[in-house]
Amino acid sequence: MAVETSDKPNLPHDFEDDDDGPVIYKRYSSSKKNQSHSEVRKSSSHSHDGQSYRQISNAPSSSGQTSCLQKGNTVPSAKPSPVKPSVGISKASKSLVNTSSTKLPVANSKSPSLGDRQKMSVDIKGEPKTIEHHAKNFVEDSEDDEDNKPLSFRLKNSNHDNKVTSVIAKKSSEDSDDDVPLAKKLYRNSNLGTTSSNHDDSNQKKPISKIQKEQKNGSGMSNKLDRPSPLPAKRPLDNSNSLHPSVKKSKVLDPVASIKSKAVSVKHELKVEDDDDDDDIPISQRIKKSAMSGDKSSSMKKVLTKVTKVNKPGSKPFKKQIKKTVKKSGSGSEYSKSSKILPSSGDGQKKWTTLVHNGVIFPPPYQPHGVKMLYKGRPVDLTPEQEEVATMYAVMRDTEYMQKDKFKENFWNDWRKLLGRNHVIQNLKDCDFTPIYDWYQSEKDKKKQMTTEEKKALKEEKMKLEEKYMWAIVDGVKEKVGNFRVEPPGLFRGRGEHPKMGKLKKRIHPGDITINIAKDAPIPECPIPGERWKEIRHDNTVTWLAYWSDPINPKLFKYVFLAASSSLKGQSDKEKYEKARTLKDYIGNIRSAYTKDFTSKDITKQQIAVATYLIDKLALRAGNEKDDDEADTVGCCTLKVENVTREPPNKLKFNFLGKDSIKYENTVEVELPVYNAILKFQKDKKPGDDLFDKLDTSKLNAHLKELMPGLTAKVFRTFNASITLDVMLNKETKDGDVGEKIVVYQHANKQVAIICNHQRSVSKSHTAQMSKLTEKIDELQAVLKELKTDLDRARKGKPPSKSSDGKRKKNLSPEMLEKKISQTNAKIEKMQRDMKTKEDLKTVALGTSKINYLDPRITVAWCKRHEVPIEKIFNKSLLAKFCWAMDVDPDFRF
DNA sequence: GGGACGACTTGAACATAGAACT
DNA sequence: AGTTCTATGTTCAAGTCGTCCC
Repeated sequence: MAVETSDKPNLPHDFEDDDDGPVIYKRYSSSKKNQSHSEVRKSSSHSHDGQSYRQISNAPSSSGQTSCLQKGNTVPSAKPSPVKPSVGISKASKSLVNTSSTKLPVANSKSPSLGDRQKMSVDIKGEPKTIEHHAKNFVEDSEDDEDNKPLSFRLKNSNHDNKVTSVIAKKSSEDSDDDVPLAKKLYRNSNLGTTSSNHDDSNQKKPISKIQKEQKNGSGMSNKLDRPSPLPAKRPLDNSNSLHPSVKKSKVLDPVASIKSKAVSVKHELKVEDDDDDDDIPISQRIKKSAMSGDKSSSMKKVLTKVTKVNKPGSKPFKKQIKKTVKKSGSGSEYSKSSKILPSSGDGQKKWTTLVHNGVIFPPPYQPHGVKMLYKGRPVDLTPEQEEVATMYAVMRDTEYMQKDKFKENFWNDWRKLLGRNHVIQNLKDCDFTPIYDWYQSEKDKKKQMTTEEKKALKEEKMKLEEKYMWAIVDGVKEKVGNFRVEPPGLFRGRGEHPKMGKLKKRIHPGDITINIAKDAPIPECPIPGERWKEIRHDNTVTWLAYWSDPINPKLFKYVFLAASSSLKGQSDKEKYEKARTLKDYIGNIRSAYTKDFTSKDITKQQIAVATYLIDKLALRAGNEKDDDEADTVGCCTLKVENVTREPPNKLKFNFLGKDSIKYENTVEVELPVYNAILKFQKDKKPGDDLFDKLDTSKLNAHLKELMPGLTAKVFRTFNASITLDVMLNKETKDGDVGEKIVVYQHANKQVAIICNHQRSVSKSHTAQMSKLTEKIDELQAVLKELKTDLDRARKGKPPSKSSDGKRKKNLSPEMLEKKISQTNAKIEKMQRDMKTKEDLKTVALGTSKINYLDPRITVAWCKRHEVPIEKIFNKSLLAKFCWAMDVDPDFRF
């Protein structure tokens, strides 16, 4: 290898320039007072608990989301934009503080406000329509377009439009939501305002296929037309000298990277007008062509079209051909020479051309504390290794794991190996870890007691240590690394009833780690003297920077990837949503097809049909097979007979543990053929048998791919989530102030979370908080009562009554008292509303869907149409993650 | 066609900073 | 100014799905 090690291109320095990033991403280190936040939650347990070596978490996301900046370019111009788009983001984020601002993070140096941008895009199209006009059109469109609504959403309307056969059961019980599963809540809510969902409307039930209107309507068309431009080209780093003045010029980068990045910018120029209409170009040339464009982000539609064409019977070899070429030369020794003619393949084989980074950072070595635990009441001497593991256990005292025998058993087995057979400690029962636990608590307290300055200093020190690992340069662009910290040793915290919980997760050493980096980039210096990396690879078909074997399950790997804000992640995110959008064009046929197969004589077909129906309707996950050494959870294909209970005449009650051992409980009304099919699948089986015994995810997905290129089970989840948001937003947004619009958004967001069963555990202080609120409301009620009495008295010219503590109150005029009364009333109302929201959302997690399932363009476009500042919906990191979506046309509909 | 492997996304819990409240 | 609450950021477990190989 022509690679020189370490001594030089100290990326750290290259990267270090804090000011390089957009100002706004800096966390302004607060000179705030003590952050002694309450320890209501017995945090103890986690992470750095007891693992004193573990760093105080969180590298502040300080300096810039560099890549995003580049990505912000709205319209690929012939020349790389001289302006760092980050500026736009900067402003947007700043406006988080100045909330009045409506700036969107955009490429433009002018960073136009949302309103401006709306106008801009409209002007470009030469259609000076007003926002309202657009919005109106869309509402109309959406109302006409049943196919484009999620099944569940359509169900909701079924009672009045008679179009849907299956109706989700409305929970009849009283309104205490506490024990109501999320999914149920949705359906309950969904039925609000409709007549009851009793099934005497059976005559209204028609197969879904019949519900479907014409496959496409105006909205669909406009979607295609309005499809946003491909991911904007990135601005290579070495252009930074032409940055916006507010952003400091980046320091000299690795020369290799610089050179390459120039090449990249040229590529972008070439690419701009390349509208990919190359179906009639010979494959070999297409390959070359795509290799030329550093940007593989041609819209998914195109990819799909190609795949469709290519993938049709007999044409499979195309993909393989590309793959082989890549494999041979891409990771072969001639990489740098051959890279120019390497296929980047529309399929995205080649993920990068240059990749430079500093590797990973390790947790500091264990510092023995010397506190002795007790065995049968007596202090025991432990070696540092033994003590380290004992400490891991000791600090978990307040967690639920301590109630689990499996956890203790696994811990004991691993710890015992460290103790050795003849150790004085012979069983866990006689161990008393209290001294270590106490020591740990006092350490925590000490940390809490530190002054702001001390904390700040500590943070800065850590920052200094980590800065160089935080960034990578991918194709000449500085990108944030996601997880550059190697996981510290600890006790495995599997979720649910994980058979391996409590096992020792051993320390990872450089010798466990494989680094992936460009061939001509300097190999990261191994941060632990005397040790070395396990392996160096130069594989540009993958995006990981490093990996090691999971110590708990050596079959699995732990990867270091770029952060969510990176261009690579952004691209695949966009492709994900484009694929889901494509499903919209197919969903009508897919639904008719599976409806037809509900009664198929071919049992496999029938099972596929029912499974697809459930995935579509309930947003279930695919459900891969699991090993015995994992928690026993299921998804659609792995549902057991016992997970589904039939409730005549046509309801199914689902009850199972899904991903992360989260309970899924939902009773739904289904079409009769589905009900009967389930009856058939359950017949003559034991409770623990597979419901879909002829099915697994690969068969299911293979079938789905026949219906739509690239379709898999998880696409339905994305599709249903996004379309639900889109439809709800457009149906429910009314004129009004921003606050009201945000409520609409949150409501839609909540429905999506419920569909996806995104739960969170009720905060430990929830009850306390609620009773506190109740108390306050009671107090206010009392005040109100008193005020009313005083008002009466004042009107009669009497002095106010004595206050509860016997003191005399000020004499107030009736007007004054009336004002106070209305103020108090408002206060009470607000508190009651807050309480309701709090209670309502105590088990619903809104964030997950926002991050993973809702096409950000829906949100951005909606914000533009309704003049809601995007920062009201997306926080700083979401803005960075979704920077690729910011220039979407206000007309965009999912 | 089925299992193993590999790469990547999704997910809840936890930690923390800063805002809001008293 | 101290305390509590909330939003955001971090962590790492647990999914999905494509590909390879037999």
